[in-house]
Amino acid sequence: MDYMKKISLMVKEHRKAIGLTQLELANIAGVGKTSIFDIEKAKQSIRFDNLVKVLDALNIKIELTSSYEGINNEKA
Amino acid sequence: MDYMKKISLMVKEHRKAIGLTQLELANIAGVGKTSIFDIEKAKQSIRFDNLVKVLDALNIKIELTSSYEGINNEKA
DNA sequence: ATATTTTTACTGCTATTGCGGTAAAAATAT
DNA sequence: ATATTTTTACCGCAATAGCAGTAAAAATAT
Repeated sequence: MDYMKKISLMVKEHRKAIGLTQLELANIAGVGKTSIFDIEKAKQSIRFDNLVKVLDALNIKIELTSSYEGINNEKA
Repeated sequence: MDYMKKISLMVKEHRKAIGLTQLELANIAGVGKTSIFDIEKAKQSIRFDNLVKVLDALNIKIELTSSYEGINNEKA
């Protein structure tokens, strides 16, 4: 239920698996070091675009699923 | 690649499917009406917690997938 | 057509995020 | 053990997100 908790764990694991420090990841993703720290600390109110930058840098994809099957889940 | 575009479409569709106005959804989700408008306009820099509130209200789930299989994708 | 509802857009305003810099705490080395 | 690296945590400061209120534009009704 707490997405940031999940994200926090994934980011931390992936970052370490690749062998990057928080500062290095920040530079690669193009965000400030504080953002990496906040994400790994599961801060809820982070900005979405910064989060996406970091996830992109780590090759983590976001998927959305609607419980009641909507019209478009897949790309056209 | 542009997550907010996808999210924008899904939110708009689900909201209308349920039969809510932007203002009604805002009140249900517990955010300002401007946030609904911004999301449906695919604004990138929205706050993550507000986005989650809206997705929750619409029963849309977020899933994270790591391309190179990491250690934890599933709940423990 | 006109009337009503909804969406889009803008305007102050406040609150907070994101930033680099710095420094202490913690972890990892030698 | 001490030295080095990394993480955590704080500090101003600038930039901006979020909010309600308002109004015009667009859509939907009658």
